[in-house]
Amino acid sequence: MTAIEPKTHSEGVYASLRAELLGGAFLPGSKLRLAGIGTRYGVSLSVVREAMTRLAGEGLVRALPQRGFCVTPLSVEDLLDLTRARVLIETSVLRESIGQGGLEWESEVIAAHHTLQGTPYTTHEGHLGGDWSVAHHAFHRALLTGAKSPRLESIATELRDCSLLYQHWSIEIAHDLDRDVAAEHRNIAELAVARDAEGAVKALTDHIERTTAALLAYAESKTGPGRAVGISA
Amino acid sequence: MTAIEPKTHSEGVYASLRAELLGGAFLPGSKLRLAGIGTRYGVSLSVVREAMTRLAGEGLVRALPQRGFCVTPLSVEDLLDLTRARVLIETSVLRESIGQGGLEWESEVIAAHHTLQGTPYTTHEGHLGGDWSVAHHAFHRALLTGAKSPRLESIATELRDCSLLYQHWSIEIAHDLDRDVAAEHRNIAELAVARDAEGAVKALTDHIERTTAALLAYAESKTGPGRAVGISA
DNA sequence: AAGCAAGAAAATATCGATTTTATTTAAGTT
DNA sequence: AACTTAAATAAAATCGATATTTTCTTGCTT
Repeated sequence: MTAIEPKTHSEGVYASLRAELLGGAFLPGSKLRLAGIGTRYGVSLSVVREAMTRLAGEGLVRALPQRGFCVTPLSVEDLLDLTRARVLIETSVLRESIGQGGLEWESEVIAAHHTLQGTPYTTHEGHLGGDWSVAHHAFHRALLTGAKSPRLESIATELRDCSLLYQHWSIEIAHDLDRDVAAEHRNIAELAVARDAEGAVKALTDHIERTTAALLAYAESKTGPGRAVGISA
Repeated sequence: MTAIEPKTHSEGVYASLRAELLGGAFLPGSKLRLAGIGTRYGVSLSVVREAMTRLAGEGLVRALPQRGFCVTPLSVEDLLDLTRARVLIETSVLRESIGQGGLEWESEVIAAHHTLQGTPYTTHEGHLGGDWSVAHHAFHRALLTGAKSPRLESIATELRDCSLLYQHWSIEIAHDLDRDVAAEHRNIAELAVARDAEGAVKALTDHIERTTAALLAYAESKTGPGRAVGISA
């Protein structure tokens, strides 16, 4: 009874599908057949369709009129745009957070960082495992809660989730960054709590851009410089 | 044959409903009965439901599990948050736009401003008419196109659309601001094209906050200071 | 052999009906 | 009279089936 029973069928499929998507269970750009998914979850097309529509609104899948849905195709161009948007928005919100956050916010950041730092980084068949991802997500969210702006927080979260789709281009990337990442997180947390806004912003910017750089390097090594990248592995 | 025939039924209902919502055709917080809307548009529940789901993703309506959908309820609290988010994001994107926009961007801004300035401000029974709204939307969009960031542009647009829901709290507000608004737009356009980033940002900030201030003043006059505001007139 | 056209197959979008859940109404109890 | 409970009503969520549209296949033409 620990798990939350979703109020509606559609909600459940939406959540499951979302988790699969963010976990890298589908290839970017691949077609999502409604009937197959419906059968797999034991529900009708209507509920799959509703879940898909919601996911499309978040940018995790794309709706192709009269042609169903596909996982959002990835491209270097979009990755660059996404990174730019994330840096701009997450840093702005972090500044606000540092400026306005109180003691409770500090505590939240420290707690979230402690949890993250103590959670082992595991992968299941190349896909990010649950625990670390959850802790990572919570940490980044905690950084922004001081701003006390539900709108900005959810925009930042949505962009971060979108960028998760890119993380699965390569398993190696995740591993390469493992050590750096822990230090980066600690750095961000310390600067934020110390109210060093510009320092924290710089650290967060580097954190975001470093992952993108690694992804770009990997993409280029696979497809050659300047090429659009379709699908992983 | 000038109008675009939507590829799918759902798309059409979505667009129509969206226009109605932004035009202030429904009272904020009011319930949207699926059956009624389906009958009105001559379509099945499925397509209304899909349209609603999309609108919920944009924040124009709210999904209440097992209880259908309602127009997003408005509150002073959310208006303040929304305004803050808009100022933060629109100004950031405007800065980028001014920094990166080329001659073509300048021309677009000037053209959009000219169109806006030459479009009469009409209201149909207290609701914003089509032409001016379209021109206004196009102007604000043009300001941001120089940034060449589809993501940031669409986020800014989405927030601006949300704030349109608030514009219908009072007919008078629209009228009161009429004269100022034209000057404000001219001011923003001139500063942007003159590459005065900080000046343009300041002008845009004032522009956004002025409307909010008027709305808050109206809201308070109707419901008393410090109270949450539910529904208009 | 390559390109095109017609037909078959598959998948989507939409519908109408059923099931489930919420809301209202009415009756019975304290 | 207020409160609770139970039935009736209304609405939403889901389903299974139909109608369209796209995609694939096959055969024909150049």
